[in-house]
Amino acid sequence: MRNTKQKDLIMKTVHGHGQHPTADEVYQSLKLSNPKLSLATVYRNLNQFADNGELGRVVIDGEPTHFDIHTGEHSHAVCENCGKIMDIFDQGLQNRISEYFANIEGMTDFHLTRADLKFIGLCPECTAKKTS
Amino acid sequence: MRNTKQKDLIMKTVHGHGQHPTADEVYQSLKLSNPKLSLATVYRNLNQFADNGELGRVVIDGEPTHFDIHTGEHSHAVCENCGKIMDIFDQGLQNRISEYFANIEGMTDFHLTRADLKFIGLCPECTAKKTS
DNA sequence: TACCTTATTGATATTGATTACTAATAGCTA
DNA sequence: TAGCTATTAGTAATCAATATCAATAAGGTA
Repeated sequence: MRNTKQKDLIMKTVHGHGQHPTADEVYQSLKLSNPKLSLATVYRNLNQFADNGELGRVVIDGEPTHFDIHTGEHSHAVCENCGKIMDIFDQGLQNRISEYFANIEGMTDFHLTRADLKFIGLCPECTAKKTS
Repeated sequence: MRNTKQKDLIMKTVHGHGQHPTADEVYQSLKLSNPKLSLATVYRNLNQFADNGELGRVVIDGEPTHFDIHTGEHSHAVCENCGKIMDIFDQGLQNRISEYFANIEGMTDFHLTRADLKFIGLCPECTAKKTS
C-alpha cells in the first residue's frame, strides 16, 4: 500500500473531526482546501482503513456509515432522534460481553470474533427538546 | 390503519420465512402468486410494522435491512462472510445489558430505551469453508 | 346494498449512498 | 531519472429505499 497525500489528509481529517464523521463529511471538510480531491477517493480510503483495522465503522439504521478513530473494544450510545454517537469505554462492560462469547459459540456453532453493542435512546439535547 | 390483503400477505410471508428476510426477499417470494403487488407496498408496510413494533429491524453493515418477527429483547449472531443471522434468546445476557443502562445514562446523560447487541463472526458453514 | 370518504396501492420517478470504471497521475524502486 | 504500477479524479452506474400521484378498495354510513 502506497502512501499518498490523500490518504494522509483523509486520516488526519477523521482524527481531527472529534465525532464520528461520514465519508461525505470528511469530503466536505477537505474539498475547500483540496478542490481536486474526489469523493470516490475518500470512500475508497476510508474503507481501506476500516478493512485494515486502522479505523472502525459505526453502522446505524437510516444513516450513512460513520467512521471511528477508536479501533479497540468499545461500545456506543446513539441518539435515535439526531443521530449523535458517543463512545463508551467501559472495560467492565466489555468484559461482560466477552465472557459470553463461549456461551454464544456453544449455542450457535458460530466462531465469533467480536461484538457490536449500541445503546439507543435520546441524547441530552433531544431529551430536553422532547420534554419541553 | 386499514387492513389490506397486502399487509396480510406481507406479514404472513415474514412469519413463514424462517430467517430474517429483506424487503426484496419478501417481494420476490410474493410476486409470482401476486403479480400486481408492488415493491413499494412491501417497503411501506414492513416499515410500518417495524415502526409499530410489530416487527424488528436488523441492520447489518453492507446489507439491506432485514426484518425480524421477534420484537422482544434479544440479540443476534451475524456471519461476516455470508450474512446469516441467528436470534439469541438468553435472558441472562439481556439482564446483564439492562443492568448497564443506568451506568451508561450516568456517563452520557442519554435517556436510553434499548440496546442493540450483535455477535459477529463466522457461521458453521463458513467456518468449515475457510479452514478447508 | 349502494354510496362516500379517504387510506392504501401500484407503477414509476427520484433520491442518496456507495461502488465501478478508466484514463491520467504520482509513489516507489532500481 | 526512468519505468512500473498502485492510486487518483471524474464520472457513470448500481443499489436500496423513498416520494409522487392517479387509481383502487376498506370500511363506515345512510
